[in-house]
Amino acid sequence: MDEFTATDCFAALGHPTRLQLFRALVRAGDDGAPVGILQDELGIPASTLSHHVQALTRAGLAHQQRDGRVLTTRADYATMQNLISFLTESCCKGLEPGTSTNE
Amino acid sequence: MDEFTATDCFAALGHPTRLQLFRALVRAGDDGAPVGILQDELGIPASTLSHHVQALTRAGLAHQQRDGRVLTTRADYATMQNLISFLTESCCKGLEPGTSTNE
DNA sequence: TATTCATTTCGATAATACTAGAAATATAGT
DNA sequence: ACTATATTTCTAGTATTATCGAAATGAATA
Repeated sequence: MDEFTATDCFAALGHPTRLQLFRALVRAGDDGAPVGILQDELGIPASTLSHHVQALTRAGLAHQQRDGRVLTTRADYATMQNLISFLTESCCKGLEPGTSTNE
Repeated sequence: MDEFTATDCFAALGHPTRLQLFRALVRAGDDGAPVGILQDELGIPASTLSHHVQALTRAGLAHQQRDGRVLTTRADYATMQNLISFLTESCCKGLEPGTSTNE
């Protein structure tokens, strides 16, 4: 993952509602969740939610798939893994053995 | 790490200049880097850089320590590790065995 | 204590993002 | 075709964030 994509991902996750939303998608697992359910879960207007879902989608952290009238949204685990790898590399390059703060 | 702190961290990293800045700090390692060096590295005005350094600091991703006239900025690896753990947990809760995209 | 150096804070402007109601689109059922 | 449902796009108002020159601060040096 390049720095630009990582920036987009971080920006997407750097908003309370969107982070909640993303975590709700992760909890929903491979089945994903219809926008309506997410709306109930987060308690925000549909148009606002739609805006946030798109922000996650643009960053590659989620995908939408139409199933009849329902638009199912799913978290993109591959992007997530890449983001974690990016973070780990960005972090650990500076960590010499013994200076680590990990358990 | 709670969701609020994580949001702050993501928001802090979700800006091109700040992500560059953070990575520069990680490269600098335990010695950290004076603001002036970072300014040369990033090529932006001092006041703008100062603003961004503070954003990272507020999120707990960096610290500043005065050494005479020089303010040394260092990445906070503990926060970074916590953020990675948060991401990993947020991600993997939804991952059943076999659905993982990891290597 | 005047000067220089490193950096921040101030202040003002420009740009971007957030929010949400209303209207539009897409689909399914009657 | 008409109606209901699910969701998006439009639109506009508000709020937050970014930028950077200028002035201020804090610390070393002459």
